[in-house]
Amino acid sequence: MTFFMVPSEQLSDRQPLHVAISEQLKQKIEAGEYEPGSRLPSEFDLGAIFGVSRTTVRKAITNLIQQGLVTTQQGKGIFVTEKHKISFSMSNPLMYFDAALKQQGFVGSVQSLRFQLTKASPEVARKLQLPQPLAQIYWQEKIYYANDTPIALDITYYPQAIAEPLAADLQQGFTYSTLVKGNVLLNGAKVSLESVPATYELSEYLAVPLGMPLLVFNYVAYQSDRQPVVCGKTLSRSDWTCYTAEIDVDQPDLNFLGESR
Amino acid sequence: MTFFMVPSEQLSDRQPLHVAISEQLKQKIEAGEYEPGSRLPSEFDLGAIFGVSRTTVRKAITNLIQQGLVTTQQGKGIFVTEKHKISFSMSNPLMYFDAALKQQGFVGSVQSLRFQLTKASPEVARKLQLPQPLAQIYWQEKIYYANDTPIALDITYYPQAIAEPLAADLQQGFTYSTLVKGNVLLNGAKVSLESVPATYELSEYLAVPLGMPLLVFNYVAYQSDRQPVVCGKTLSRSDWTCYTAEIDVDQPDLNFLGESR
DNA sequence: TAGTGGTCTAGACCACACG
DNA sequence: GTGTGGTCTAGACCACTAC
Repeated sequence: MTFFMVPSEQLSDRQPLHVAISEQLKQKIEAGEYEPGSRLPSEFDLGAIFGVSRTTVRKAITNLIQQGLVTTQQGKGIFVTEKHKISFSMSNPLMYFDAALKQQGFVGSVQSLRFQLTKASPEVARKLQLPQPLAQIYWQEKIYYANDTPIALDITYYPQAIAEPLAADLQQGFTYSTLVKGNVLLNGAKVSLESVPATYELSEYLAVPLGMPLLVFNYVAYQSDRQPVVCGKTLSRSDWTCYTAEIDVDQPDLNFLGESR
Repeated sequence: MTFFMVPSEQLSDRQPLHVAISEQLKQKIEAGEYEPGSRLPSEFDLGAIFGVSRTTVRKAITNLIQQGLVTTQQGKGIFVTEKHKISFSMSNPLMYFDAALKQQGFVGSVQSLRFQLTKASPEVARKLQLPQPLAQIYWQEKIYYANDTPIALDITYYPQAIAEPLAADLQQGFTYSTLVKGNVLLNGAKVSLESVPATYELSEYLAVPLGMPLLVFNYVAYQSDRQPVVCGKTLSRSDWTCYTAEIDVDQPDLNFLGESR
């Protein structure tokens, strides 16, 4: 395990010291010289190894944190990130969070943060096609765990008529499973996927560093009569989750193509 | 526009100064007191305003950068991020990047970085169902622009028989449009979506800060005979892009449900 | 030339983990 | 207590932008 000091005149022209250091550590991590879960030398030691100040070492470590390669724990050290990935299918029943977890060898659980009646925001009222603009709805927030690691924050909005008969169950289980058990069948959904950096609030809920990518799964689920039953979003740790789908293009939309250059 | 100095004894117990400062600035940004595109006070001025050292101001600004709220430009200043979002449909023909751009009022263009024959990696050979494990394939990398802003890096692998007749066009246009114009029809695809933080390399291609979330759209596209035609991934800036889909659940998979708790 | 953000230093003190 | 990462300071110099 050898390191290369790079002060005064660097080889690669004008590359900052903290970049040279973090790239060198990154290479060692990706080569497996530091295994997932293992500890890096302390900031003090790294400063001595590379011959730089602690400030510069800390900047290099920050670079690695932002790339998701290491995490720090106060009083303990700097640890190489362990890799996990759970796939969720969008083609099949979409919100079988618990079934997908179990199928892939994880124990899923739920912590309810909030379940309360409130006024619908204009956006939620529109998505749930509520008659009055400020109708009462149920607002639920819960955290999904895989093997005791928080992996997702789910925010769900239910019409009153749907949530009240199932209130007790909804506060304990996964959304979709509970609805099906309550004979509320979902036959379709409009969804969108995007990604956002974790805010301070989200980073505390999901135990990730500030700014870590989170996948946002937005959904509005319908019954067979196109009546919206539930809408909301699931913000999941992108280092743990991934969404899959199978797409069939039976009839290529040639008009659409005609528009393109 | 008023600021609150918070040194020595902070109100909120034990909140670091840099967090207090970044949260206060965040609030002003989200309230619209600093409009998108406008400049914040300089680091020197912010230090004077809040009564802290420049190091602490820089840490606070870093917090905002990681949350995607501001970007910095050396010699110019700190600027509030402008919001854009382009939607791409996964249900309809999936790789109509250019049509989706045009439809949403953006001018799309492509810069080809690489188009070369190379040996297929084991993973690519498997996805393209190539007979020999190390068959020759075409490897293309290109950057997609929306109104001169780089928004995605696309990495595509083609079997030799597909790419060679269309080589000239493939190097100039969008993948899917070019294939269709070359009478290579795609009838389905297996896709997955995840998110990763930008590495130094990706942050340079896409002009984003280190660690910014990128959406990764992995795909293997098939012809009607299930023969893979193309595979690859599109890494797109999550501050510019979002994927949508409509899901139909005609026959809820009850066996699958039976497995869940 | 003046103003901006980027890099780097040396040093102090605090909060947390572990034995 | 010792060692770890977290916070914060004061100050220096550099690189880039704009006038």
